[in-house]
Amino acid sequence: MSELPTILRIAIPRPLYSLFDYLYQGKQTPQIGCRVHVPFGNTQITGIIIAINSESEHASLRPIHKLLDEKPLFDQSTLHLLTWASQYYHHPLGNVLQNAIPVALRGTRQVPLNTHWFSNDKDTATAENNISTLLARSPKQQKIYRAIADTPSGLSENALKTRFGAGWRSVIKQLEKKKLIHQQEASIHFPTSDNAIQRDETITLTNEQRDCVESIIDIADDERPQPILLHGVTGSGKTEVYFRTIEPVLRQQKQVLILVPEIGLTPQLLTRFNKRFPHYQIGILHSGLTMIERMQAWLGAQRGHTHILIGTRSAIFTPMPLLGLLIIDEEHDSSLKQQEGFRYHARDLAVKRCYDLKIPMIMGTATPSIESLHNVDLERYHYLRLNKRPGTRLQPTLSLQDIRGLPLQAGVSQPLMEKVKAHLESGNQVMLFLNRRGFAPAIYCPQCGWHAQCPHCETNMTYHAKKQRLMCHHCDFNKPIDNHCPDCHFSHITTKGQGTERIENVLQGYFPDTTIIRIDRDTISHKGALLEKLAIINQGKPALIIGTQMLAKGHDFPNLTLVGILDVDQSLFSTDFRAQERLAQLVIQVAGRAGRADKKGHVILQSCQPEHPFFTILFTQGYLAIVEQSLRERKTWHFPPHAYQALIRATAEKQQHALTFLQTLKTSIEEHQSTDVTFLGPAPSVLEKRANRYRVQLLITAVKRGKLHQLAHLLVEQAGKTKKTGKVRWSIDIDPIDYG
DNA sequence: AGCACGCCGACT
DNA sequence: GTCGGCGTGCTC
Repeated sequence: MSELPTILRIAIPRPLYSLFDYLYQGKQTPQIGCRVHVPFGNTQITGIIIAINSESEHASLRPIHKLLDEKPLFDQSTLHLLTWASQYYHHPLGNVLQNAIPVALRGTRQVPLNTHWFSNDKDTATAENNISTLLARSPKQQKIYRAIADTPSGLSENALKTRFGAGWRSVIKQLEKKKLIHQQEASIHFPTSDNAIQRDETITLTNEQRDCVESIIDIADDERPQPILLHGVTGSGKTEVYFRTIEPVLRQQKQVLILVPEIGLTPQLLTRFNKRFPHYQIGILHSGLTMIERMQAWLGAQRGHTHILIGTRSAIFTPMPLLGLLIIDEEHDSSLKQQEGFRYHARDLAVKRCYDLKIPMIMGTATPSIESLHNVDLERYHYLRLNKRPGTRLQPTLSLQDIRGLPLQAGVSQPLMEKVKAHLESGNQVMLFLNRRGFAPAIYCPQCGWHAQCPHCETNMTYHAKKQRLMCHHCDFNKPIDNHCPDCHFSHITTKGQGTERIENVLQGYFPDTTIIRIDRDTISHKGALLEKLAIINQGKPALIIGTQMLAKGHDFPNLTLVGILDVDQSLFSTDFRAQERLAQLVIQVAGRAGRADKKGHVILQSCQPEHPFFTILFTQGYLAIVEQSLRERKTWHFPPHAYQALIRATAEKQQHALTFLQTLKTSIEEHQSTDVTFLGPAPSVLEKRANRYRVQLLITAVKRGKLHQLAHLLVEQAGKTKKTGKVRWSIDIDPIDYG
């Protein structure tokens, strides 16, 4: 009798929709969720074990190279989420999994040992004694030893490094030599002392806050807690509500995951968490970390040592064995959706994750997304509202500046300019929004008609005055330019339109003594630049702040009393049906940041269409009325969220190749078309050509989610088989929000 | 994706 | 003749 073979089913990080079977002959027991190094074609690759069987459909199997992990990287429940995501977004499982692994562990790197440093003395009295005798003359050793002795769960090398900086290792070596500390396998530990949570007792909850906290804690006790949409105006104390709901979760020895927008991961938020939960391990995951730091933060959460994990979009995939609460801050923020490759929406995956785990989830925002409010209407989400600002902060005013027939200075009308002047002169800060960086979005020759076009994209090049260059905002092409036309050499070529750089220039001329701070992708090149500029703003001195929408996210400005939004009309007449919703969100978000207790804030929108119903509805009935109206319209037109969409994109060097591909694809599933499905396209994208590739798309809208899913599945299957002449590349986007 | 294989045009 | 372009198929 021969033993049954061990066959591992592996997900390979390649755009392949099937799994691969391998033979396992090693001694160590393989587990689902572990990495394996395997031969693949004529290279080697790291994959993840998805199943362990004793037989295979495949006749000849190759043996795996090496089992890389003793313990799984992914637990069953995280693996289930990832598998679900792979199916929902029609993205290959191997690629989905690779997306979820920290870059440092995507190869064959060993997972670092999970040891902490512990004090050799069990009671604190002996430890104190040792400090005063043995370490009397070494203050640095004292400090580190005391930190270790004070932490019953021990300290990881990572924690030592962050707390004591470079040089920690030599100190540790000396302490070890003196037999004061030792290293051992860390175990999960939750602080239990009373001072582990530090409430600011000077803060008393408003009635609204108390009601919200009570409701959330009630819902958390349900067998299957419903996701909660916390609609709280800016400054209504959402963070305090988060804190109060986090507290009982930590006391029950459960982990908390918090997702924040990329830009929102400000030091202030971290400071608040550290202050409130001083004895809990707080992990951070964001793009500013090194590969190793990311891996450490990920492993901390994965091993259950990190109690609170705060991260951006991709943190939704972090395995957390004791997850008990998930919070999404700024739920409406578009950065929660990945816009390339694996196009997932972290909020939607969070809902799925919490549903599976039967744990509560809070989505907080001042401007809920239309999708989430629709889910409230359908009673899928529980709706909670925070209307009042604690204290006496005055409600800002919203008003309209009719700019028909008015001369504009760099896009700013005279009446608005007067107001800017008045606010600056009374010692306040003013903010101007324009969603266009650079000096001018177009440049042309008035003599011969030449205009600057990107040679690689179907778009105008933007003139950047300071750099004296033409820049393409869609690819990395740029070139120097002076005043002369490259074609006819006429010496006065002309710019057209406004960008943030021009506004800065022109307004500096008007207000020569005012500090002007410009915040856009050109002035925020390196990571510290934004923080530096915010620090200047936070000094509260009179200043004029000019920026793109990146300025609107999550920052609080102390002395801001006037906000002008200059390019409102672009959103009103955009082809994108979500543009109005985004504009409403921008207005409400910036309004929330203007004004203080003693100073009223003002938000002014410049428009050529003052009678547009958008303004009356937003100003008199508020944000929710805009959403309700939008929902009604979308119901009539069968747009999301009243219908479901998938967008198939194709690119090629020749437009015809991309078109033919999508047309063939569409034809191949014609028999599955029905009355509750509509196809739009294939047609060129709004930006027809980008970086020398033509872009074509096919939009599918279905009344039923199931039908969309079925069609998407067929399409992906067909796309693999469809002949691709001319290097056609394609991708599918489920629930698209960007149609560009 | 990445790589090999194989089929045609245009060069030393 | 053969070098290399691209289209095609395969990876357990």
